Amino acid sequence: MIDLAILGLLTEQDLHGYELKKRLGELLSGRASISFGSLYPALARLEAQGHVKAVDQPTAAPITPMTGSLAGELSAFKARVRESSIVKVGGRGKKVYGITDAGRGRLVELMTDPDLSDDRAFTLRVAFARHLDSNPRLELFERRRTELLGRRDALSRRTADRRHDRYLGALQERDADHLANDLAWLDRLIDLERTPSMQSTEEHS
Amino acid sequence: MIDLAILGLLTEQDLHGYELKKRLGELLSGRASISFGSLYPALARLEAQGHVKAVDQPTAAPITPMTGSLAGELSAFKARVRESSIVKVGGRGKKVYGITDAGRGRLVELMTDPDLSDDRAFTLRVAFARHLDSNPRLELFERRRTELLGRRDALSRRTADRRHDRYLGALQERDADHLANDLAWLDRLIDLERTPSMQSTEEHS
DNA sequence: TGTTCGCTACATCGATTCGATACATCGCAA
DNA sequence: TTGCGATGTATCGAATCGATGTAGCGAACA
Repeated sequence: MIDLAILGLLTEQDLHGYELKKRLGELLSGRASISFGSLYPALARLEAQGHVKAVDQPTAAPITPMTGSLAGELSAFKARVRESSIVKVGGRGKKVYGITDAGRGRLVELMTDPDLSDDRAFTLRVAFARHLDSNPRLELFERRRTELLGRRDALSRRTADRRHDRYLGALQERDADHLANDLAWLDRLIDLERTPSMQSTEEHS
Repeated sequence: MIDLAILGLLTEQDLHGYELKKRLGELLSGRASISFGSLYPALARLEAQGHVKAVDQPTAAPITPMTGSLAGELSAFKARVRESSIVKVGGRGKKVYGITDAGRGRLVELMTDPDLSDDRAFTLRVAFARHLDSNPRLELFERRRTELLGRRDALSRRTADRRHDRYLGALQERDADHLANDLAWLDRLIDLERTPSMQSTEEHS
């Protein structure tokens, strides 16, 4: 779900397409990046639906606009733009997108979608979990836990009838390890969520 | 790469579309199944390329073909077909596919493809690893190991500059665990491959 | 000075894949 | 016999990918 990725990122900061792609690549640790061939159509779709809209200035630090149009003034303006925000965002390129109220609503929908079978989508939801209230967040984790338990059962049931070769067996072993790993990890997250210590989740620094 | 999945499965037994989908679902433990919308076009493509071809009988047990065309004869034929092999394969449905020599060549190409970045494709290659010679198989594992080491480095480098929130951090932790897990698993596989004990990999059965 | 290179940025192309759906046939049970 | 669920092939539109094409810009270098 590319919409989830886009809306989640735009919740934190207005961005243009290229930056979106880069951020997402970092967020998901290299793998599971998105391609331009899906990004730009998705942005157009979201804009048509009113979930995002093009803005002319990055929100981070409003830049004093150009007054004249002389060459010297121009380059000074560019320099101001370039250094205005922590990372360069919408330097010269066009089309900086921001999220709308409708988009924020849509994001909540996507975050609380009952389908937990898509691993990539779940990863994205965790990445944006701070935008979720404590309650649905906890529910997200617990429903994911149920999903993983189901997979583990299915896997162990499949392991029963084995006339596999060595490599099939190794794959199942790897799956089981991953599953156990993820479950332990989820349990840790759930515990952290339940203990009311440190409610300040270093809110949007 | 759906071609890899199809050719790999057909190497072991002639199958029709529906069976292919089921087998693949089992093979990959539920997740990562393929859809009909990609399966049938892929089969048509592979047939056009000469990598698979439609066969009229499942290989398992050749069935005496129909001689007449009377209704009684027909149902008897169907019954014979249905009970001819261990699992029902091509029961009444048409289009049982088998792999060709060209297809086998293509499979080797896909199995030894240098791109190890696609996790799904790598999993499939391991699942069909028994069809590979010992040498390219070992190489497959070792190149995958290099790939994973690269990811781990990238990840730890990214962990350095952290102003993440709690959930981002948790995701990175999970990735690191998975990576360590996979590397240990791969090392075990490589060790097994290197020790010349038990060269009989319970060949095709 | 200008020229070349690489990065940023937007955009589109064809091919692949997905998810849904349609439409038959079969086996089985109410 | 009727109706339902599993089997089976097939196609549709939408989503996505990977490749490629464009430009502008800054830095390096002759």
